[in-house]
Amino acid sequence: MKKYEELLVSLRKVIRAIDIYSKKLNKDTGLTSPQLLVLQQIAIQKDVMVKDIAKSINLSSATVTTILDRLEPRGLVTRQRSTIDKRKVGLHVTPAGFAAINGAPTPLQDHFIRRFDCLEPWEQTQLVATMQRIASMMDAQDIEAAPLLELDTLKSLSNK
Amino acid sequence: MKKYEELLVSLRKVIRAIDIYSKKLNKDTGLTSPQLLVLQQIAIQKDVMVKDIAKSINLSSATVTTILDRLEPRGLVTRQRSTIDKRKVGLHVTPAGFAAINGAPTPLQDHFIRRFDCLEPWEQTQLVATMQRIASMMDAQDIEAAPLLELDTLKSLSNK
DNA sequence: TATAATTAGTTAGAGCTCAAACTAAATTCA
DNA sequence: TGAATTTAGTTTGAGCTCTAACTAATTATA
Repeated sequence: MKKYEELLVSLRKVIRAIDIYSKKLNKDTGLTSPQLLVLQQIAIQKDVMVKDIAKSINLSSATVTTILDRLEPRGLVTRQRSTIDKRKVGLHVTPAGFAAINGAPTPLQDHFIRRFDCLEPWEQTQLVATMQRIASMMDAQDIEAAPLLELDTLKSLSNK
Repeated sequence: MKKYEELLVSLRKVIRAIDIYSKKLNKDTGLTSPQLLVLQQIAIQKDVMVKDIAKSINLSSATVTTILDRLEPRGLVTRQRSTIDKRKVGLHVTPAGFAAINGAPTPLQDHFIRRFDCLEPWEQTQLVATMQRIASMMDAQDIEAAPLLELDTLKSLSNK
């Protein structure tokens, strides 16, 4: 078995663990991890647009829209079209939304966080750094890792 | 921002990158990553059951069933109920299925693999080990990483 | 042997996710 | 100003994924 295949296997395990936890969370609190994340982000970044939320938690706008479609009718969040720029939609957490945030645990398995907290600081840093590295290696947009050629490609595209 | 939150962010990036690649793969070859993975596993492990496939690529049986529901009508795979134990379903890749496997790229982004291959062997090992470690830290079932306390909990549960 | 428990697989129901197509609005530039 | 482009957000369509409930078959046990 190739090394990158082993990597893929453990990656799939992680993805699955996260998904299963999200479903458990939903059963316990009525909110899935993505819903909780969206809610938290709206609460933190006052008066944001859909696009900002999408970017900050790495989802497409379409996905954020569908998540909002579930949060809004439950009265956890409000959508309000901007009057200055009518394309934009301002998002706000309602009091009920804040209550939901406060009542919910973290959007990541708590036993993971407990174990993570037990590690030495340098080990934690190392884990995060490795994860970020894998993320950047997977990102097709990541110019840093594939510089000159891609820039030329961009130029030639913009000329046509 | 807490360290585990940074970890979660890069994890989300990776999950998203994998998903986007799967969709691109589907457009290019007509097979998504999970479909390709299932197909490959059936090809490798001759005469397997649904359950084996589910376990080997970390999916629930229900998910494998739905993936098979897409592969079978396209003639890439056959399902055949065992006559000895009629609960079991034997899976086989058809010639068309093998052709699809041979025509498809890896189920992980090729630019990632290219970058991964450029790393020193020890670096590759380190990446894989870290990923496996995170996977095991997230796994609620993983006794190894949280020994005594959890064992006691199990005991007290089984006594009630 | 007959009932109970387990096992394999499927179905139902719901949420997440994306790309592509679409609507409406704002901006650019000719 | 008016047409072309860009931007924000939504809708559409499709696949993935899970749990829970279900069916059918096998195994265990009383």
